[in-house]
Amino acid sequence: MSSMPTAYDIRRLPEPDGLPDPLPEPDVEDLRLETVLSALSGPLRLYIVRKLLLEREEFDHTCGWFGLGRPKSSLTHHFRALREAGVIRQRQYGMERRSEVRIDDLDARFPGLLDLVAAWAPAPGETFTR
Amino acid sequence: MSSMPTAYDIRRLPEPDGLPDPLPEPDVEDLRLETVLSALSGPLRLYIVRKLLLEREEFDHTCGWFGLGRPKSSLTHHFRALREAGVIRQRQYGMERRSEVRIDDLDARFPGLLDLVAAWAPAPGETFTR
DNA sequence: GAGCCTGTACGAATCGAATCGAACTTAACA
DNA sequence: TGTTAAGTTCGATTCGATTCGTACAGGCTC
Repeated sequence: MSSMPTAYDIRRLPEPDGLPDPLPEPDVEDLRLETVLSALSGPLRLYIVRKLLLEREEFDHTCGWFGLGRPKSSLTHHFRALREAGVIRQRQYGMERRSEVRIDDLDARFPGLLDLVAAWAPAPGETFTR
Repeated sequence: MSSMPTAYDIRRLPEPDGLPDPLPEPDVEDLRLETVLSALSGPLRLYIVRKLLLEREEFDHTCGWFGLGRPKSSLTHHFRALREAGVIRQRQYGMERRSEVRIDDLDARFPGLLDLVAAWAPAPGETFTR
């Protein structure tokens, strides 16, 4: 593989030990471009994935961390869609559910895609943290 | 700009002279990632764009060339969606309407995206030329 | 002209996605 | 125990995309 640096490489962190198992997700080899593009084709989803990508921290983030100001049931819907498409991985920490982008898997299957997400910017006047 | 070769570069052709004007389309600077991803997020659309990308010829192709076996009104719908998203350019040649991928514009705004489309393959068992 | 071939326009049916409220679960904590 | 907090599940609504039939328009050729 090439070692071209990407915009989000500086945020690639070592996996901490003793993580809870991920929630059910598709295997790398089962990822489909049409499914991933569909999951990403919306400003809110792009916002979520881009923020996850660029503001990574150890143990990742809960839904609430995004401050999206939407009902919890809506967030469940979007995060599940992203997980089932293979874009993010979710783990259960007690009552919290934390998410991370599946960087390695997406880079392997769709090289360059995450760079597009990282470079994305909302349309002028569009807000998400209402 | 870098001069990294892409899978479809060999198909990049000089523009013939005296082309009809393109049908209305968004300017390069108005292309939105979410709109483009949405337009591409379906097997049929990916099939169309990939075929257009890899089997380019001078003066490009009509809808019928794809042999998609769908009603004409459906094809009009999909090609218009791709054009309005900025993925393809369409020109009117007499009664025919020919399409080409906006390679330069898409490469400029979303570098790497067309490589993903070019590398795409339909899911096993999926057919389009029914 | 009659047929045929491009393709559009319009409208209808249908399907799925997005959105959200309400009720529930599980855990932490005072 | 009672409260708060994170998140799920269910069901309803709404909205848009897809799909397609039908009718129509312009140009070709016999």
